[in-house]
Amino acid sequence: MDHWDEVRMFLAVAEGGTVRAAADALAVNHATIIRGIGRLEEKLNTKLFDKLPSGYRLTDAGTDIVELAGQMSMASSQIEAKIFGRDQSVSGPLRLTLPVSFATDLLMPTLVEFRAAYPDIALEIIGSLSVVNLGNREADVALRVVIGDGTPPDKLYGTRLCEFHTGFYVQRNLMTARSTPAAWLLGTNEVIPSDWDPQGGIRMTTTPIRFAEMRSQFEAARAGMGITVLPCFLGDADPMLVRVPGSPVKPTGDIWLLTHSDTRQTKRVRLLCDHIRTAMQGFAGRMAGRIESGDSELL
Amino acid sequence: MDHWDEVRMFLAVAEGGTVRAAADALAVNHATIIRGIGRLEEKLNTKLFDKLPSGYRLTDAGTDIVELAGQMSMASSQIEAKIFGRDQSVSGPLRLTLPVSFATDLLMPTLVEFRAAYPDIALEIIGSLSVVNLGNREADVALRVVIGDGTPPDKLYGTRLCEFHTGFYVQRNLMTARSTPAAWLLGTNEVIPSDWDPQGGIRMTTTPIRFAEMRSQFEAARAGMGITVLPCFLGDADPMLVRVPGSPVKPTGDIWLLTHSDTRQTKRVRLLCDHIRTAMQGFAGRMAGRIESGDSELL
DNA sequence: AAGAGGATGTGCAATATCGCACCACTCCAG
DNA sequence: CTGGAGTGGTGCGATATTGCACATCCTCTT
Repeated sequence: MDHWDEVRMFLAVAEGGTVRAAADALAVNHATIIRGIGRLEEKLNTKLFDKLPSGYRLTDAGTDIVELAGQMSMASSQIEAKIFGRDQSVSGPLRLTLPVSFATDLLMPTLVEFRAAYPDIALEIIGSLSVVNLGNREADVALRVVIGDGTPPDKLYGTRLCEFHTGFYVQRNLMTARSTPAAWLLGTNEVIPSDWDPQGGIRMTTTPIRFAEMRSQFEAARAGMGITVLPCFLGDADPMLVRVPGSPVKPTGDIWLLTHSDTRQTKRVRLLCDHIRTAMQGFAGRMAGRIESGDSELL
Repeated sequence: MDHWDEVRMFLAVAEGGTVRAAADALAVNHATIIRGIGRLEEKLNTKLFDKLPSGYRLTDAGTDIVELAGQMSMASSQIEAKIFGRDQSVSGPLRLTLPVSFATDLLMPTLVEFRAAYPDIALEIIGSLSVVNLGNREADVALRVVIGDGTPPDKLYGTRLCEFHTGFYVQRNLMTARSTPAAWLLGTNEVIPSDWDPQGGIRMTTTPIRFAEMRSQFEAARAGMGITVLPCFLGDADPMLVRVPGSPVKPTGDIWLLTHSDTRQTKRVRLLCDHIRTAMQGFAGRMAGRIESGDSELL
């Protein structure tokens, strides 16, 4: 090993003048300093200090290298400062992953706000459903819908923000006509809901229509193609859509805010989490499918 | 303690790309590197490397501090150099780096002489072509072939010793037979010389043969495998080889003797440089490919 | 002169570090 | 698909480092 730690001891003694002062400065025992200096002198094969009764005094050789040792110390300090600065600065990269619909239809104003408040943070938004991103360190913060009461995976810290409800939605005009046949609009792997049958004039076709993307499914519902299951915050907010009368509003999970244990203490991450948490508190009613006062148009 | 040694490990891994390379470079066990990096990451509370199956790759944070770690390493090297430079005794370590062929086939008697004259100097001979060794203080004196008129890099002092010529060589018997097909014998990255075609009965095969090491290339030429470019001092000295008739002898650079500014004034370094310089003066003719009087056997 | 205080050294036990041998995994060629 | 060569990771005994307590020496004060 190359005795860099001993150089640090050397510098401490050179600056403090005595072994004890150096030991105090480095928060170690003074014996450690004595032996460290001994190892360094042996390795360099050179006396670095005159050991006087009043303390250690630099020899010529020691004087020659004290400035270089200072350069090492300077660089070391800058390393710590740089790492600390990375954590605490409100600039630099910050990756957020969340379901696409949350980004486009719910949190976009919130994110715009955040961007305006901290313009030096390079926010990167990754639309995805998989939790892997966090474990992979592909993202720093993740907003996820957790079914059941799942404990966050290893190394991840999570905060439960609010409930998440879904409902059955259909185009408003289709509802008033009361006679048009409608199709089930499903995602790729979804099955036709078996716990509820539409009534009140809606006649379902036997063949469902499947979509590879959530967005096209949503637009198909707005265009009057049929009935689909949507997050309440999406369906209730769209004037083209109404809940199917008699259909249930079901809790289908909770919204969690997940962070990686390594980065959750950095300022950037905390700022973003606080921002999202505050915003989501305001959205809790919409997320749970509760109709706000004044929005009585729906039922 | 402040983990300066761990910074050294970090730098070694950053430069080597893998834990094992770093372990080899620092001459420690690879487990030590893994734990050292672990301690450093824990101390800085930041991931410095992505641990991929193919090796360690720097994270953003790691990239931020690799240059500062380099500054520490630089300062550490200069400390060693400064201390070494104070040592005026004719004993102790002294490292010389030069191309392998120069050591084995030209300067070995000179070095034996030097060793006999100063038996207390622990001479270490490092066969290498890279100039980095000096700046890193992996060596104290370097003998190098400099293409063009390169000024020595920062902090290095250089003396131009003599010219350096190369020629085309082939086995003597192959030449007298005048009918045997021969191959181009090339180093790993060399290309077939386009400025000269062998004539006079030598028929070249289309497929060159490549060698990873200079030595095997040389021996292949001696065994009659084909034609190769060699330093004149090598080719002319070997009775098995002759220059290909009609082939040019080209100047391909100059021989420089390089020393580090901090150590060039020490007695050991000056003694070795003087010794080598004197010897190379006697070799100037051979280096330039000039045939000494009495050696008229060749042309 | 004697003692207090501050300095450098040192024996010994606790602790941390290291090296060896081994494991698991990935990649790639045969 | 299998074996070898590369990678990182880990348990355990050996080794080195550290911290504590104590010893020694010098100086200055009382």
